[in-house]
Amino acid sequence: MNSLGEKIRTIRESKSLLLRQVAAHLEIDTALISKIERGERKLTREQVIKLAKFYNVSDEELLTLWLSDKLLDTIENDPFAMQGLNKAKNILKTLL
Amino acid sequence: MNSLGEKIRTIRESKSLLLRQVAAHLEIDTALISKIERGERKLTREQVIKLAKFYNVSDEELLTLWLSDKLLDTIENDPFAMQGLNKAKNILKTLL
DNA sequence: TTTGATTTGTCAATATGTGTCAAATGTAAC
DNA sequence: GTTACATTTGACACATATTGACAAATCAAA
Repeated sequence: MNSLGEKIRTIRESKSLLLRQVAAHLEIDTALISKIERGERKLTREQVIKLAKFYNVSDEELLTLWLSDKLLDTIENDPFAMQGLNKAKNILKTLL
Repeated sequence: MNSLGEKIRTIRESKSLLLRQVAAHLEIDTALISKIERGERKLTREQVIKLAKFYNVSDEELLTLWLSDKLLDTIENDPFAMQGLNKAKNILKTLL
């Protein structure tokens, strides 16, 4: 349940960047980006966008994972998770 | 985007109960349940269950609305809302 | 207008989120 | 095994959000 963290770690490693370098770019402490990649902390929406630019991947890809993580976090282990997701989807559909 | 509030107001009115009475049953201030019905505040999960019993409706019905509201709240107006919901759904599916 | 229901605004207490820092641990080269 | 650097961990500080109580304002019916 930490799709984004895994994703951005994979990307960072594929580019041989250090946590220190990414942290500097996001203007946060190295410890924080370490925690984020391991799912212990979350990025803000703005940080996701900054990272997408830095890593040269689409906003949409990372933001979708980021949102999905947030949603799964909201759900926790609710037994009605799937019903809730479906209801939310239906309501959202009517709004678009 | 306040499905649960509307729902529990409708149920309460259909039973001609006063906010005061519902508040007493939930052991919270009347002002609070007023705000909850109008979507200004949220119920806790435990309060939803208590209400379902009190109103004699299924937990599932109210908890699904409750979760859906929480999810839509998490989403806010994210342009990738639908993508995020779908991704979350897919991940959840693989976990069940 | 009085009574009771509901709503609104403000405050306190608590919980959660975001970040720093120092110390601990991991890892590779020497 | 010691050094150098990367990463992780834990404790803390600060800001923001959440939850509830309370008092005052508004609404509605009699």
